[in-house]
Amino acid sequence: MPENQTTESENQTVSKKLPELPPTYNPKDIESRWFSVWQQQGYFSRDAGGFANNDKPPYTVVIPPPNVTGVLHMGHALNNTLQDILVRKARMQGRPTRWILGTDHAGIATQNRVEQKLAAEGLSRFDLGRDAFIEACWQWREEYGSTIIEQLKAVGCSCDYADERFTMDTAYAQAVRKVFVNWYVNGLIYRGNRIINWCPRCTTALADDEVVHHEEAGKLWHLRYPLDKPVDGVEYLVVATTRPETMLGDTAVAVNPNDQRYQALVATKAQVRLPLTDRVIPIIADDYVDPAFGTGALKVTPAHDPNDFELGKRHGLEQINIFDERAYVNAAGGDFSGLSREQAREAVVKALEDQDLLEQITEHQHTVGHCYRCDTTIEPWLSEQWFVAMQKLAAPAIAAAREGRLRFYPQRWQNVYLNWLENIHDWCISRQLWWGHRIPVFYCDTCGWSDALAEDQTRCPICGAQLRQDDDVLDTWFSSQLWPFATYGWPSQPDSKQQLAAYYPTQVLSTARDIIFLWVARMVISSLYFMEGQLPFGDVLVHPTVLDAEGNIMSKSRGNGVDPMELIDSYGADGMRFGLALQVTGTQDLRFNPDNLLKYRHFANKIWNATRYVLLNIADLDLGDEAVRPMPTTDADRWILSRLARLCLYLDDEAHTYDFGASARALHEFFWNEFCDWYIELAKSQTARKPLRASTASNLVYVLEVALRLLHPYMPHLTEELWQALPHGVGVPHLIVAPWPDSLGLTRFIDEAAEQHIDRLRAIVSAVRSTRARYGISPKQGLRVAVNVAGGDEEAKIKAAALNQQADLIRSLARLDALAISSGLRRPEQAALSVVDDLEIFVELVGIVDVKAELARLKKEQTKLTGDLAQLTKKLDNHGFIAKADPSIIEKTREDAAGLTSALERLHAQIEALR
RNA sequence: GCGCGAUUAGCUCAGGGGGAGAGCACUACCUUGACACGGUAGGGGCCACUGGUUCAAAUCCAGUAUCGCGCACCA
Repeated sequence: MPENQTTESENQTVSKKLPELPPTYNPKDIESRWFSVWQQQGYFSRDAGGFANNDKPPYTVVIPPPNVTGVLHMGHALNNTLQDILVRKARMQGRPTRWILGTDHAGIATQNRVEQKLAAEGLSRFDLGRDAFIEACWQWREEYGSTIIEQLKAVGCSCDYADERFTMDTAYAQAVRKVFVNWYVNGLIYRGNRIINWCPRCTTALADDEVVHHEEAGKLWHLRYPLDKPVDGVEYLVVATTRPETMLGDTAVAVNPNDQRYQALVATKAQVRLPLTDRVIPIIADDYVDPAFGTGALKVTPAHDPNDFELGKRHGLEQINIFDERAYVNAAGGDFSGLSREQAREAVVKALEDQDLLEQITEHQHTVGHCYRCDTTIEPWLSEQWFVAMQKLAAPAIAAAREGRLRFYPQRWQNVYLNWLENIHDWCISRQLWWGHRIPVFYCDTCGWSDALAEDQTRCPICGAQLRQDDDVLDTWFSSQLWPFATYGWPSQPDSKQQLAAYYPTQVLSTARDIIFLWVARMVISSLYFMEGQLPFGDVLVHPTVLDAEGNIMSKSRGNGVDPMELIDSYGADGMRFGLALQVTGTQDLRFNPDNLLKYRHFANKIWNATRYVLLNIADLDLGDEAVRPMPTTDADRWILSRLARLCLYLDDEAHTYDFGASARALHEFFWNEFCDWYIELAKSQTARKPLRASTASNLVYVLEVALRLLHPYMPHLTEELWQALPHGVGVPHLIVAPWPDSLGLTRFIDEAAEQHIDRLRAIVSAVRSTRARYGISPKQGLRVAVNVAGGDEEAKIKAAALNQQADLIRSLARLDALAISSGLRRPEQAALSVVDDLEIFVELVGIVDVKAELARLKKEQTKLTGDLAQLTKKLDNHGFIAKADPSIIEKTREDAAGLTSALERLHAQIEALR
């Protein structure tokens, strides 16, 4: 019989009320079911199905819009888990919550995908033409664009699915256009002929931060450039280059003006006959050249290197572009035209070698730029592009962080943000793609008029001729930067003003660190500009990077990625969520081993079974919702309520808002090690006694119910399922909108005395169990135990009395036939001994006590405690310590020393008695 | 080159000026009426190294080493 099937008879023996709770938790049975219910009930929308309290401040988060081409990876899984934890907690706190969902049109990525699809049919985008190609992109989005949205649902993310946005929506496009025109009119957007990063595979320009640099083992070719006329008998000079093929576009050789080796050449205005061409080029002097590098002579290619470009401008050099848009040599390359970059390199080197112009080749380690979308080597390329002048725009974004209005968690990322903004370059925003927001600049080829237009126009306002729109589209990030306000329909939608008034700014932005520049900084910049100086969010949460088990970045090329959907399949979304959140700390990246998630599935199972136990326990009690309340009757009750109160206070401490790991650990610790390991076990003993039956059951349900609420943001499905089965007096139909526990109200349960009493109880029980293990005594065999509270004075009597209150519990947990607790008790004949502070715990073991072994153990214990005490005594004898240490520390040290002294006295006496 | 992290038990990692912690793994015992996806009891660490500050340093500071990550690049 499959193990997940439960027979009728088993059901009846478990509980009539709860036939649906099998002994083992199976996430698949519940996760999709609860997600559908929440969605149908409208809890994900901003008014949470009417459960939100509109007097409370709204809690809004915008999702970093995943690419429409995207599939969920571990970074998404982590980031969206964290956002969901924040959003769910806010929703339970009664705040109107809204987690704005949407996808990014992802210019290059989508265009690549559609082109691949066309290629499979033997077509290129040029076969279709621009309009048909864009139509194909929209179709592609229809067909595949919701994959990642469906995956977010599987994670349990409580986004507003009914109100999804897309960065190419009509309304969104109007925002993009307004921003472009505004910045254009104000001189912040301009056109220029510059060296930009060109991807010859995507055939488009890229921004500086869309280029990824890899370290590569390259070569340095030393080339001989013959002088036009020998100078002082010197016939050539040697330049060193990593890119010999670009020599076809050289227009000068540069040396440092102070370089003794070349002063004669500079002074005589010597010239170089550029090999493989018929050109004669000058030798120029410029401070930029580092005499120590290579030969100290630099070949200058203004059209193919940004530094050479600047150099060329300073010296009025010609710019010769030798590559076409696919980085094949063009007509300017003479005999080499038609070759690819790689072929050209080989051919040029060969040709130079044939002419004995190749002096040597050396190994050279250097970094090479690659396209962040397709990893093709970037070609620095001279072309006409659009730019945003960033410096002025960046100033307010810098100030916002400096003045503490924009805060980063962990804080050190602020430096990364500021560093970028303070060294900002102008932003190349034009892309030679078809899929995207087309640049709204129109040209009249007849009279030369041009302008950026808010509305399309077909006729020139000056001469009436046909207008032509710019062919380029905007960088995807140009539209994504508007996400925090364009998602509200700004500026064109009728209700956008009210929407912004109600929900802007958002509360927190959670993101990966690799888009702090690409996205976060630009959102801050554009929002400050267009939202009247109001930041888009005050908190930026930068989550750790998910690495593989060996500590490598997960990537397609490495093939070491882990699919979150498979994790959900194996461990449940809740297990994955809890495991990811628990590993989030401020400093470390997250070295992720999927196997480690098993323990969180086990934790979910523990929660499941604790609930089963509680339900079993109350099955015959007919406990109504109103009866579920805290009833601090015994020390055990007071203890667990006190611990619960402390947990709530910890979780609500604003200083820990983004400490997901610490909060998850606190929840885990409380639930497993305090509630399950001790309170449930104590409760088993209490419920055996009639007078405590009802109050204990009520406490069990109460504590469990509050714990489920606290756990809900982390493990939403499981907790909802279990909460439904529990009685509760909350007055809402679903846990997702149940009120967040009132930590301040719970502080009245904090009870130091009860915590001390139960700590002593635990110490005694553990000591007896330890003795059992030592002597190999079966847990079933009852034992006789005597506990002596040392001292014999009034204080000892009071302590003994308090402990006697726990006698039943101790008997039950330690499986004792007899227990005596008193001050002034003597060691019974033939008893094993444990000493805990001022307690002597005697376990009677008639006939089996191994006196030698006991003596040895006690002596070992004595040695350890003596060492510990010596440390404390040394401290207390130190005048500096007494004079300067915090009084509470001194007090504690004295108490500890007294405890150790007392324990040592006990040990000493017992050792003497055993001899 | 500049910057930022990390270095704690076999592994993965918390913690953080005042007697070294968790989970996993390991050892022994236990199928006890919630759970073997469990329980109980154990073993296991000069908290990378060297200095400094301090009454007190695994914790703060400086330096060193190793690993990782950014940014900027010299062709």
